Amino acid sequence: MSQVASGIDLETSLGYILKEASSALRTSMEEVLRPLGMSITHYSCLELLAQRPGLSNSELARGAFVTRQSMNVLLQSLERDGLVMRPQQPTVGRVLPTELTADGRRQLAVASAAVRGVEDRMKSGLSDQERSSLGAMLACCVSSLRDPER
Amino acid sequence: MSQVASGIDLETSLGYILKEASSALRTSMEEVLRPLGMSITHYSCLELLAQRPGLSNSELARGAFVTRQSMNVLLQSLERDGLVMRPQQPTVGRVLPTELTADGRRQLAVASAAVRGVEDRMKSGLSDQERSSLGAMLACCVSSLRDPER
DNA sequence: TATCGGATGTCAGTTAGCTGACAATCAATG
DNA sequence: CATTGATTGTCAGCTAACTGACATCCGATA
Repeated sequence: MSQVASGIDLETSLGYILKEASSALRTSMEEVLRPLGMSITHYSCLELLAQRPGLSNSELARGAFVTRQSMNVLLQSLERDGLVMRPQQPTVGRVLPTELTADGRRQLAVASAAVRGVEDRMKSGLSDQERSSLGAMLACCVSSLRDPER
Repeated sequence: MSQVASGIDLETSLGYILKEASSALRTSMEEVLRPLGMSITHYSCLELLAQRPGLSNSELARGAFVTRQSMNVLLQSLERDGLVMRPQQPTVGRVLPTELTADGRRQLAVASAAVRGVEDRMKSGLSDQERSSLGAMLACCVSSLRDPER
């Protein structure tokens, strides 16, 4: 219970609680996506493409928080399964803009509803005001971590 | 920019922002731990042992959000490197209570300071009140996700 | 025009973490 | 006492994601 000098009290540490929350969310999402035969990255990729059609492999990777190598492997399987489409040849540079197929949109619709249920459950104990302030504070943490500012 | 019907708006989604924050924190922690030759799980294990000496392999796994199989592999390497100690034989049941060695405590002291710096940077844009309410709201999300309650 | 920095797609190899499985042990229950 | 269920440590195999590397291509700059 007592805190070690200069150590980090896990119960109080924002970093630890953040990881705890992220882990709980990941577990819950995996639980609802597994029956659909989808992984979180798989779902994230489709969701990104629905909202921003034509995203490149590298852009999808950044949006899903994985490396472009990992995303590339995923995209190949999604393409093989007919969920997404990429042009054979790049029109400009090396970029291959990716689009959802009808099958991809169908699969996404089911998954999106399931994920929305998880997210709703996660927010169920918070008021509307708390939800927005939670989002704002998390965004603040992100920019503080990324910017090399002091 | 426009939201797809029944889809999840990534800019607004608490789940997405949570993953974004968690990813940024993970990246920042890896940056400061890499020069020390430590991974996040490696550090987490030592930190857990400092605060709760005698934790078992399974308890450490739960605390670090990995499987006990993964933690077991890590513990073996930590033991080989002389950072932790485990009794040869269990005194009760199959549980092997783990303890930090002096070397482990030394390595943890350096890592803990580095991680504290990251966490302080993450919180730098928040007031004291915001920090505590952020922690409370995240804890609320965790319990909502875990409990099968409605 | 020529060059250089940065970004992209992709190949290859490595690794950390996962799932599945098993025996051993404790606690509780009949 | 016997049994059942839950937990623990550990073995084995697998998979997803990582790092490293390379050629290609754009854009800016001299």
